[in-house]
Amino acid sequence: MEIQPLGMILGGLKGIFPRLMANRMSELGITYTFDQMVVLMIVRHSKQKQLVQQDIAEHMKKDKSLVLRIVDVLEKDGLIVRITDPNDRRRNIINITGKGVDLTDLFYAEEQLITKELMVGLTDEEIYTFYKVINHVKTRAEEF
Amino acid sequence: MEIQPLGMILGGLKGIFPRLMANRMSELGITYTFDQMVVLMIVRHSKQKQLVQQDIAEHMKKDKSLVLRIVDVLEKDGLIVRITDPNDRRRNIINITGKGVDLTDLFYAEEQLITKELMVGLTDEEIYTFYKVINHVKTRAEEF
DNA sequence: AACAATAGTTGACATTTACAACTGTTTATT
DNA sequence: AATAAACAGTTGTAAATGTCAACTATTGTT
Repeated sequence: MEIQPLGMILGGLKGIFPRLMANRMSELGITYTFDQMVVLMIVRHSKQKQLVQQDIAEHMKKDKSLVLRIVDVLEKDGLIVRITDPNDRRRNIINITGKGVDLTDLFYAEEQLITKELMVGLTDEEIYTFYKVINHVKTRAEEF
Repeated sequence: MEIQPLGMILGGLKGIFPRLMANRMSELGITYTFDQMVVLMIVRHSKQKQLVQQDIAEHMKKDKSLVLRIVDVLEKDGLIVRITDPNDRRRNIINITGKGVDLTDLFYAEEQLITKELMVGLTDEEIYTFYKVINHVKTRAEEF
């Protein structure tokens, strides 16, 4: 069976979710970009005791200068705090604030809602396979 | 079964493919961005007899001013031509050139290669279900 | 003829992409 | 101990993207 190129397929898909989320969030008066929320979610759910900007950049596979700018905005708005690591003053440890927790709770709830609506009509097995393929593709991509 | 929010999942995936393609293309001395190639592919494979910028913007769900800027670059580089519609001078009909065809052939070949490599280890049925879910999600998103 | 709608263009601003070059700090090497 | 290398973060920059408003030229409707 011929495989359709992923680029064109994902290209068609990639803007959909952030746009739906942006529409929903702006209705709630929240204007953070998708990547800003992604950073906040990473900080919120990180299992690392001491998450630093470099970790976030690696996680997102984005340039550290972009992560810095995003972290700057989130800190300015009181969603996270940056603390110099006493054991290594090169590093800034990033923690989420109560305000940040509230925002990520809201974002996550909206995200789940939209996801459920998009998935209506699919079986559990189809959804399971979908996520399996995505994880597989990610893993393969990291081996390149 | 609990559904993971698509945003975080796709957020992790979305940059992967364009980045792999960009790496591959730059090795070949080609520096067009992913979206520029997407526009070229749309022009190439469009079944419409007279494709205009507005059609491309709708297809990509992007602002027409962005499409204009991309079309400007592709035209400047001789990959497409823009012809005023004799029946409606508001419209510019966009056609691909021979040079554009060559580039899209190359892009498509590389895209298929990378897709195949990413899909190694998955069954035909898993891949089929993956595309089915993606098309389903796109269709649902358009109904919002 | 007047008005509404469409296609495209231009401008503006914020964000992202992607890289280089820099500073300060820590670790490794000599 | 002194120096070099590596690391984390910062700053700057140019190009591209995202997004919107306002505009011009043209076509469609009333």
